[in-house]
Amino acid sequence: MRYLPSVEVLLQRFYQREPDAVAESLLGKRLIRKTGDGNLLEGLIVETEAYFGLNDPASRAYHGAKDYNELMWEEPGRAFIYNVHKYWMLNIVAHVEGSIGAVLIRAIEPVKGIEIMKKNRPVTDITELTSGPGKLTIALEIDKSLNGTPVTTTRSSIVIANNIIDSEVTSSHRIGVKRDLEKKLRFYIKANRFVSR
DNA sequence: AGGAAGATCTACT
DNA sequence: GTAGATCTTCCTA
Repeated sequence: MRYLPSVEVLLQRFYQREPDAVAESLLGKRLIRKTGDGNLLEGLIVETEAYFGLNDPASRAYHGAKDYNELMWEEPGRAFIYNVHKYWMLNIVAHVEGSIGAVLIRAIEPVKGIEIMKKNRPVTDITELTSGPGKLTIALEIDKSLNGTPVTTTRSSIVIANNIIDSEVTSSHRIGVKRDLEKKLRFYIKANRFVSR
């Protein structure tokens, strides 16, 4: 994976596509987290999953709009954060105009602020640090208080920036989903050690 | 009040 | 590698 020297933020237009297209093209991109203490934490996205709206039984939007999921209907390019089994899941709202959807960030490869991430989530094996959706939010200090944060501006505390990827990408069915769609909606970088499984 | 959840950890074979 | 416990958060009643 190559690495761009300057921060080139992905704009809202990037997220204004079908969730599976966004999920696949987020691979290799830079996830930048500026903490309240002024620390800079960063990782490269290596695993994602796409979730749709009312036709997707695994989607948080499946049962219609509620207080906690309304962001999936709203403008693309914002963080959508919810809880599963005491862990926080980081999603980015992604859909075409007038539609519903989001992309779950499942794993990142840590590149900056690794010592702070280790303090947040003590592990002996570095591949255990951010190789799962609940793991990476602990390492990056992400919780519900950041729900709705735009990732499309450098002023945000969560930013996604462009990068060049030259690794092989592959797909599979989504993990942990009881009723999955026929389409393969999990995307990951093949042979990357930080992929969740 | 009760239950389910897009997960994780531990303790095994 | 796989089973079972976990003990949070937010839904539904």
